[in-house]
Amino acid sequence: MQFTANKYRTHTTAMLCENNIGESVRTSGWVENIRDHGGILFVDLRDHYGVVQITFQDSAKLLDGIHRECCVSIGGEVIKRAEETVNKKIITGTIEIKAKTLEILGNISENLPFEITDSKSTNEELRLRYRFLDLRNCDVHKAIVYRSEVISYMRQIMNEMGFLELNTPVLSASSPEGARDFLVPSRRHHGKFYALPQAPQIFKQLYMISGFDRYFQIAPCFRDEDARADRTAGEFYQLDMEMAFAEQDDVFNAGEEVLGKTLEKFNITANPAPYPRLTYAEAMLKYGTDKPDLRNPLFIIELSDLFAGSDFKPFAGKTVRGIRVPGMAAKSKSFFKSMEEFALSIGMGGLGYVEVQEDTSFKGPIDKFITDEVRTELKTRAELQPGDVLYFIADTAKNAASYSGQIRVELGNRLELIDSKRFEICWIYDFPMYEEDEHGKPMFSHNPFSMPQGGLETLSGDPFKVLAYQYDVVINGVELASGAVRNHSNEIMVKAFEISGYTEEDLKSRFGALYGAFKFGAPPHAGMAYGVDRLLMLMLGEDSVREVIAFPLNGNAQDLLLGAPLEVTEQQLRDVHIKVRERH
RNA sequence: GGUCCGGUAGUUCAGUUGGUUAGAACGCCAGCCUGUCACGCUGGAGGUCGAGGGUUCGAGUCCCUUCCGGAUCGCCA
Repeated sequence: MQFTANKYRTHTTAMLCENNIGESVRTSGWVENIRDHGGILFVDLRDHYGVVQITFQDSAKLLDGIHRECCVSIGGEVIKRAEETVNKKIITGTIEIKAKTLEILGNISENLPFEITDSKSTNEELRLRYRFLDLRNCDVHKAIVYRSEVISYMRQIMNEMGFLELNTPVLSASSPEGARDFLVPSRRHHGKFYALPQAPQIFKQLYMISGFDRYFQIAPCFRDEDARADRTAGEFYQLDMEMAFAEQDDVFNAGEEVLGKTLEKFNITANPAPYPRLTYAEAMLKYGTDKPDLRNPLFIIELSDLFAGSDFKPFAGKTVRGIRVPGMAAKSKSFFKSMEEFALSIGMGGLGYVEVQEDTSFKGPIDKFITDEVRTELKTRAELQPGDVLYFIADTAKNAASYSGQIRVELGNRLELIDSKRFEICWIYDFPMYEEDEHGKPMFSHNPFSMPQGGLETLSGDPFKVLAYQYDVVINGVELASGAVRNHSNEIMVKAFEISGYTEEDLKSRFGALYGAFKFGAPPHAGMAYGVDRLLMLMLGEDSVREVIAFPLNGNAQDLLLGAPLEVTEQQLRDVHIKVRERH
């Protein structure tokens, strides 16, 4: 349905233009600002679509008692603005409305808790308590419109690729082994609970077993874990997809198509598909993380073997990694010192480095511990040039990777090596199936539903060498998507769970739905899910996912508008057979 | 649950070594102003310095406790 005039408006603000000059019109919105010049007053009237200036001369008394942010309907005549009074900042800037009537809709607005035009600089708690005012801010408002447009476009692409949008239950069963569940007590079944889905995982797999070939959903997911800047408390949305009779590459292709087209459509500069593919092992060595920011040109090199027998105790027998920073020798002493302070602050014992001089000799605190032989090898391996700096990170294998990664990120930030306007996208794949728990025993490192590479044969070997068909999409250091080729064989699944310490009975009781369904013939299937909120955060250049969610919970998982979570009545508790314990 | 940072006017913030009546900008209220669009000018109101305790002649400032917020670690298959 196109826009139709009604008693509130003949035009939205943004529809008004020079074609309407001389027409009698009516438009409605919020009073963004009033500028009182004595004999003439200017009102900026804002609606969803834009802003238009209204002038009040003879009609000035219409504004008696009107405050900013009142919701009003204004009738008047469209006037062409004089050349020198045109406002190029707004699309209606060549015209204005000479007001004849004004009707207050709703209540007179109270004094505002913060400035609407500058609401983003207000503390978040206040913004969320008055989110309906915050959302009137042009930029905040646009982010939500943008969200709608991006999601709508992704739906279109998914449909074009032959994926069906299929819903999955929200009231369902707890799936153990993951995050904490949000529980919903049952009235009909004493002492039993539904759980909100952490992801539609089981159901999308059941869709595949049911013969649906390609599924997707903009799916709400619920996890009762603490929030972070890139992770909301409580709930978030995924573009979730699954494909039957599919291999890893099929998912990569589909995932690249929907992401690539979406970024292109919204004019985001990104490396084009196919995206570089890094194995987990490569990423951990080269970037010290499984979610590397590839805009940062620095990378980590392995040097442990050169220092295995070194006299320098901090290096001897340790995992030693290096980061070459081209042309950094010119930096001031205080820069090097502040990098060392950063190293100490993240728990490192110190941060050694050498500068490469014009004659290619080394200079620096630890040069005296380096033998000539090692020095020559370092020059070759790190491709050192005069003016370069080579940082050393030495620690246990696990710490060295993590510390190197953090030093790399910090150097990238401090040296401003990162182009914030660009997207660098990559796949990380071949994740390990298992990692050590606190007792050194194998536990699923990511997704217990993933297919182990090599099947049963590999599973009978060293579990820590087993790789999974498991992959992530990473953009600019943010984990944007995760997926896997699923395990669709009960035989392999039993073995995979057995390694992680579960019996077949455990598997049947905890994942009985899948186990039972697999018995009737499951297609090989694979899928992935993009974090919609995170993607929008990146596309809009925001630092927090809460900026792209209309009504987010705060960091403490509270809804400051409605007050949730709230106490409920005794009767409600009795209905669901719950007694709340006293706090202790 | 741990660590770090913060809490001063409606909002965003400043406040020196502990020292007179705690300031600024924006907002609000009143007055003036016919072309502004961050309008301008004049004046005014507005504060339990998160709360409690302590040290001191004297605390926004130092100490202790506590509450709240943010970042982060744990956690997030």
